[in-house]
Amino acid sequence: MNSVKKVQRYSRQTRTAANQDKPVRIRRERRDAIENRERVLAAARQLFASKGVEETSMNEIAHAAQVGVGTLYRRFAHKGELCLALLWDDIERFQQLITAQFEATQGTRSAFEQLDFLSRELIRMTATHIPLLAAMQEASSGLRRREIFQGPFYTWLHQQIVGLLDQAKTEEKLRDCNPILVADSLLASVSPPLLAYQIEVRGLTLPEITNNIRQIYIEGLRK
Amino acid sequence: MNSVKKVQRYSRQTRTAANQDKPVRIRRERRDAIENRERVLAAARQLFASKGVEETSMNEIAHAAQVGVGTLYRRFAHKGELCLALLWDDIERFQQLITAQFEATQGTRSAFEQLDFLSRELIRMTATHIPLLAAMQEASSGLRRREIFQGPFYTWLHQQIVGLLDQAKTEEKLRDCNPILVADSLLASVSPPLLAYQIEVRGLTLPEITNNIRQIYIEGLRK
DNA sequence: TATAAAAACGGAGTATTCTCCATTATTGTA
DNA sequence: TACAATAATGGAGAATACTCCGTTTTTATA
Repeated sequence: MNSVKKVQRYSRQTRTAANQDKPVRIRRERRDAIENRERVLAAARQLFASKGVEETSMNEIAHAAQVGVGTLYRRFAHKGELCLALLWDDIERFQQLITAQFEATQGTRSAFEQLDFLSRELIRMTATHIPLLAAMQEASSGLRRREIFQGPFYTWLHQQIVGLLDQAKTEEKLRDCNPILVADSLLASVSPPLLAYQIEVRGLTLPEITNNIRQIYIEGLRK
Repeated sequence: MNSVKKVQRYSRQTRTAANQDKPVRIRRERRDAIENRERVLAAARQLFASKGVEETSMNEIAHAAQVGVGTLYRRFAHKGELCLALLWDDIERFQQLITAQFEATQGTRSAFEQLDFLSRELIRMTATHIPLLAAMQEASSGLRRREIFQGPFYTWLHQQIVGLLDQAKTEEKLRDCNPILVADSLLASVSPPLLAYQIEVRGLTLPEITNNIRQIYIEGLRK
């Protein structure tokens, strides 16, 4: 999930002394490329909705979008990237929500309270997008294993959590622990496949799940 | 991962009144079947060791074992089952170790101490078999998603953890939490792909990881 | 030992993912 | 507008996962 730019833009570069030997001519993205990407996303959205993410093949998407498979794969290396692109708006909105909340309550709330807010919202967000998120995670298997932990959303979440835990540590309210590992652990605890299983098979409710995460990662880590 | 019987045996049945209308003739497992299974396992072990689990295809295994693909797939529905079969001895040994330890220290150790022992050993075990375990987990993706949580090893571990947490709860030493969810969370925190990432990419050591799990799930949940 | 029942075999066939590259379309410039 | 540069296309093809079923092998019994 290296780089799924929703609106792909080439950064305009000027010819400075630094890159004079290798002049970079920038072109704007081609019209057909834009059109095709949008048709692909529309087709994927429609097929995923009507017959499920797992049940939809990349071939089908290419065909429905009236695009060759090669074209599809150049833009989206696998189904996971397609899912990420479809989720991108919601992910950005989520990040803005969290950031805004952190800024608005600056100083009035403890790091633990912020972490509680983040984890609640994350669980809500994950639960509402389980099929796409699970497919994203599962597409990053095998030789792509690491992409799960290196994707933009995971990385961002991890940083936020580590930041809050460091803050709590500064305030001397955090039990001895490694924030990096705790963040991994928290994120693993709310991973889409696990959440899906807990809800669909174990029959558990979102409040139960949310409360449990709170007990483990908020109350449990208080000094 | 429904039923990988390492030594497949047909339970001998007698003709009682109950099943008289449908007489069940029992045959012992065919010689060629036994031989083929052993050749498949040997070939898989060898190929996995020499070129890696991910890089070995089911076709290759079948060919190396001098067996048709149909034969391979009848016995092992996917690579995950093959991995499980290869790990089965170690898994049984692990289960015996844990069970023996629990019985030996019966009454002398708290549930938390037992849980600490279990999680330490589990991390050690997982770390020493990361490639096979990760492949097992990843083979259970997509439409097989649930198999991760319904496989024999996961189920056993989950039961043990829930049992210990219930015990701790009875002793009134456990913070308010749902043992079923805590068990899921702990197991997610030491899942093979995550462990692999923490070790290989984050450069963390096993003691660091073990200690962190202890802080979260042992110290953190103490009342 | 001969034979019937059935367990197991094997590989052709299908579906899917993903790559490669000759061809086509678009853009910026002259 | 015409042209050169190059970005993008599309579909054949390779690799892999997995299924299906006619044929072969084994077993238990007569």
